Amino acid sequence: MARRGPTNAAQASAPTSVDVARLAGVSPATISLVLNGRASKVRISDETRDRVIAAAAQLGYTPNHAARSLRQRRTNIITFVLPTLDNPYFSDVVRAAQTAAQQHGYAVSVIPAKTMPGEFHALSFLQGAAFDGIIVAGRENCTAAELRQLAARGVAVVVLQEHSPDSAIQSVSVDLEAGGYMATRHLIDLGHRRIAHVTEKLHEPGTRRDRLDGYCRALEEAGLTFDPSLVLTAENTMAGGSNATEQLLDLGALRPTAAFMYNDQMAVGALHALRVRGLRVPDDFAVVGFDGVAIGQFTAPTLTTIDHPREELGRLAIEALITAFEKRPADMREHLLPVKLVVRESCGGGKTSPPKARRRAQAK
Amino acid sequence: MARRGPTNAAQASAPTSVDVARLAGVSPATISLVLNGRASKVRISDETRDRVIAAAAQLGYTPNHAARSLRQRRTNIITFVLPTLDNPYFSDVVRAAQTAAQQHGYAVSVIPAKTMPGEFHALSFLQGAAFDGIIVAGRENCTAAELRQLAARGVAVVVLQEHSPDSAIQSVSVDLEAGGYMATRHLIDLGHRRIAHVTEKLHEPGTRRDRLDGYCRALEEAGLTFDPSLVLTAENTMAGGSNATEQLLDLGALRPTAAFMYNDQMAVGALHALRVRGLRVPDDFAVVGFDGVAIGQFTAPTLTTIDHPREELGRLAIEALITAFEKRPADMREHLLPVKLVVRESCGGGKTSPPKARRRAQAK
DNA sequence: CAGTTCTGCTAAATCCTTTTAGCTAATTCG
DNA sequence: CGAATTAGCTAAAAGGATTTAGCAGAACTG
Repeated sequence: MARRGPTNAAQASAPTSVDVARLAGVSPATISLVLNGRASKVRISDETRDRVIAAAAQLGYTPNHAARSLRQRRTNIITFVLPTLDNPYFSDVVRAAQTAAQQHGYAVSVIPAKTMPGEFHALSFLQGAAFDGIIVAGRENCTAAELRQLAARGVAVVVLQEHSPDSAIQSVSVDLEAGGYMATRHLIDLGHRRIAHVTEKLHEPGTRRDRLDGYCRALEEAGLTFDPSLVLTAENTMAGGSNATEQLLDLGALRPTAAFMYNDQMAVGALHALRVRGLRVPDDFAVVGFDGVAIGQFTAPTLTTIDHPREELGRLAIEALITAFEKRPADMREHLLPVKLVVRESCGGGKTSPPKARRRAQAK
Repeated sequence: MARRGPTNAAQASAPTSVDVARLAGVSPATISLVLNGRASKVRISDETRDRVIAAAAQLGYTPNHAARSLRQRRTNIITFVLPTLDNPYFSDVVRAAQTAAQQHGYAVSVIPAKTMPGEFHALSFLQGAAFDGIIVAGRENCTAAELRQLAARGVAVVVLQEHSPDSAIQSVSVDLEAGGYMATRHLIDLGHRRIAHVTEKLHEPGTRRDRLDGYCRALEEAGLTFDPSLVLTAENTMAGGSNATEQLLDLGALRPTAAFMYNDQMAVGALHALRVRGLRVPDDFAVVGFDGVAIGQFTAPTLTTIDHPREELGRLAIEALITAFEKRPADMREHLLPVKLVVRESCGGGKTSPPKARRRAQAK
């Protein structure tokens, strides 16, 4: 009822536990005990409990986040660092992570770090540590040293799709190498001999086993020689995939008959470039994507791709974080999830259009 | 050098301002003054300043976020509440918002609220107010009352694409109604008479002037009667757009010859459904999307759409928030940004394939 | 009835930084 | 030279919730 100051009715400031305590006729300590269900440690009568709850409800009381975090030395927030928001891949991963996190009492917030202008290295924001743990996808934004520093400070860190840079850091990945192998092998089985691979960027050696490794393994296994001119680097967007594909088509006689693209997004770009150039897919040129996101089911033609267990990835990342919070020794430092080939139309070979595909794939 | 406790070297905990103060031989107050550049208020000698900076660097000191927030009553974090992460539309908006926010010293974090399982209404997380301001896109997650409550607590609120629910809340939108009009008018101009509109959901009356309003206005202006059977509601995904389009195609003799889709995502689904049914676009059926996101340039055929000033939207949202922080009276409570028609292939009428389009559009 | 055990609650410390009044020593002024 | 500034820094309070030792009274116990 009674406001703090006498005259400043306009000053709308959030009620504190002291306000609730006063209204309920108890001490602030009791407010905390009741509202956090600390009944196991300290006894509170039902009557008092009800009174506190009613008072809190009446005032619309919510504990001050900063104060609570300060005292508890934890925020109950997990931050998911993504390169950008424009990759639907992470939508599924984050959704699953949220579900898992919530079950453990954590909220998930997302930071698209690559879009940060200027010198933003996750670090600057991260060091403030307005969160208890962090899941890093897309290491462009933090060096291994930065991550180690965070971990050393007591922030739990999990990296996605890369090798762990530190013994205190767990990693959760899908088997990119196997995916690369499956995609390339699929094209080889369909008769392709000159197969391009468009990737995002050549990662630092040792940080991960990537699509490219699987691509090479498949070629080697089939007795095909690796041709560096067929491996391109492009921006990870539809436009990037389109541009890279144009470059491939400009190779003339040495032009490949198929491309294994870094992800579905870039594969969509590839399909576009091929259409613009008047090439039929899969008859004149085959395309395999990577990730298995929704768009692949809606392109013309639909996209053969390597599907990832994205939900599992998000769930595991959270679980790895939780074990780190609890200082439990992780049963595994690196989690590796399997991928699977999903055959649709863009390579032929699927159920949808079996006849022409195999024949033409060899052409050229 | 010297650690806190004698034996617990393993206990890695972040250094505090007291640690830095001790090392630099000054008081914690000085640490704060130096590191925050409060030189204007309190004088610190250059020598001391350098010593403090060196000490902070040596220990890798970063102020504790919770303590700072508690004292300053602000977090310097702005939260962007999105329905989901799988809509590329927001990628551009958030990127621009980040840039703008950073210039004012704020960091932006994103919460995909619709993906929150269970009873998550932004509120539960939001009330903790681990942020100073919030931009809400996709009101599914917060009722007007909840937003008002937040605003009353002193959290600055900006809503996107809806009318402001409260005088203390600014809104920033693009002119959805005009967009709906332009899209529909474009189809009418191309000769279409039975034009469908697939939307996400029929919003609460009064919360916004939406695409549907523009659609109706264009029909009316052209003397066409509104046919409720041509207005469908579907899930805001490619699959949703595809399903809705199938329903439209099942209308038999009453089948429309064109569809104006809620957004580009759903339009991609529509193109897919049409292809599956063997209809040619734009010859047999025309499609207009909405939003102007990248995918529209890469579909087959490419997508005619209503382009939004997404960067402007993000930037303005932040600016509205900043004025709210500073308690400046907003010069405008509702900002409305213009949209524009981008003609590509999916309706004909563009530069790419002008001849057939107009002729066939009338067919049936 | 004195002693013990519960019950139910509170006082006070703590988390870490920021902020402001004010102190001390050095400098300047008249 | 004493008084008034000024420079340079610090002490201490504040911010709001959580946590733990412990108090006061009620209920038992022998």
